[in-house]
Amino acid sequence: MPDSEYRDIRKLDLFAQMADGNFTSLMRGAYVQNFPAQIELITEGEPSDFLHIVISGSVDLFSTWNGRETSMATVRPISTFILAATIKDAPYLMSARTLEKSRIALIPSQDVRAIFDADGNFARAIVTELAQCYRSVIKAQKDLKLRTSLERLANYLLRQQRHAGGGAAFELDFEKRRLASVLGMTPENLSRAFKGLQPYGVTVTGTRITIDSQADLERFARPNPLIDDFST
Amino acid sequence: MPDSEYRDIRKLDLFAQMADGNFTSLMRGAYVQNFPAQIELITEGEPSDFLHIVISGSVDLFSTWNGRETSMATVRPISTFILAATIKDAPYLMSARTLEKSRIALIPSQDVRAIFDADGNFARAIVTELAQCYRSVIKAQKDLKLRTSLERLANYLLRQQRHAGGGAAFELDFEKRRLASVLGMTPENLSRAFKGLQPYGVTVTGTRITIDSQADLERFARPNPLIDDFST
DNA sequence: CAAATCAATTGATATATGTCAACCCGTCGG
DNA sequence: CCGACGGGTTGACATATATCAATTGATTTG
Repeated sequence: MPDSEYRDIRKLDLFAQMADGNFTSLMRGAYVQNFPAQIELITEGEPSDFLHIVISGSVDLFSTWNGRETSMATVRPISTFILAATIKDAPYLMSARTLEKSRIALIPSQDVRAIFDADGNFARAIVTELAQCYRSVIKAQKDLKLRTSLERLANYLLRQQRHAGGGAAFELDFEKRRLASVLGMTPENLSRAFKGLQPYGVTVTGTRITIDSQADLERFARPNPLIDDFST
Repeated sequence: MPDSEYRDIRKLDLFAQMADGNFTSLMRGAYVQNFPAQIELITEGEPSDFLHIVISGSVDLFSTWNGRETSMATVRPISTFILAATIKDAPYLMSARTLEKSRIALIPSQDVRAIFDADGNFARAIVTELAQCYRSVIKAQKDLKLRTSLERLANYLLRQQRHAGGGAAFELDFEKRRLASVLGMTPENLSRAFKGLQPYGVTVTGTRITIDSQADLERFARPNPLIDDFST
């Protein structure tokens, strides 16, 4: 692993405070690999042998049941995924596939659990990380249960806008079919939902979104920090 | 606090492994209180001043947005709730109200965070608890996004049946209007959903459910451990 | 360049779910 | 005992969402 990557991983909240020796020994057992796009990295139900870290590219977490499939989240650099399964030594609840060419670090789960038992700072960092993940999923669930698909899209656009810097125009960061799945609707419906937001000043050209009337859209979307703020 | 309650709390996974002194000092700052039914214990958005433990009774965790309300989970003795908010020192994402007369222990959040910093065993127990909570919510989200309301009800009944001991007949453990909210539908729709399960051998008399044909219902519901097993 | 894909869109239609109003039927308190 | 109340149910209807089929438009591939 190149030194720059090693340092980037070390800087993650999850690893920043742990003892040097422990971090080194975690990394000794790790290996890093490049994957092409659309590769299934893990499959739900399998034992969680590795903690994964996305170094570059992006990864889709999704689930299937009875022939249906839904996208649960997208992981972007630099962050880890399936930490909970690793810690509990339980099967993955979600599958993961690369969305594009991606570089992934794999740390054997048993090493993570061993160091977790030995390093209090690491254990505390894991707590913070898991609490964050938990709260994110709760927010997603509130979004799903309390809002219609049109409201979910409107709020998604506002979040994405803020994430992109706050300007009136910005780019969607993934293809619409997957956005539809993340928002819990069909691609056809997403298409109609975009039209449904035109009266609130939203225009779409390909992947480019323009919010002509911020106030109108917000009045309709009613964003709420207890659902839409990622930071808290 | 009576000795028996003290010992029951000590036996919780969360507290079982921590040092005696730390547990004692946690409990010293705690207080226990009896609440009548339908009391709002906490309100979403407020700072998380206390970690709550349900000693007896039951508590509904719910959320609201834009005049709508949805039930997120039910907490039954003996377990804690809003651990994540306590740890992160962040606002509650959900409100809580007693469903019946309940006895609740309250531990100041700052005490929890202090002991969490000092006691490695406690920190590790919190990790396990949070990982469990996280996985539960992921399962709930898969349930919501991958299944229709009829399928959710069918699988809920199978889970409840197993929880009640596996017999063909069992009781719903809360009122239907709240079950509807938990399952993400209206009470009217739940009523129709019960009728929709009649062809699969489900009969309902008040709160009593009878599954006449286990095989038929399971063939329809297609329960899946990665969604319906609470243990993993 | 032409053919083949594939994501995105659109229209027509079906299904699922929510809403509203009415009603039923227990429980509870006067 | 009566009447009010509240949860549950039912029917009629409206709305939301999914499905299916067809088309467009951009991109890839031989």
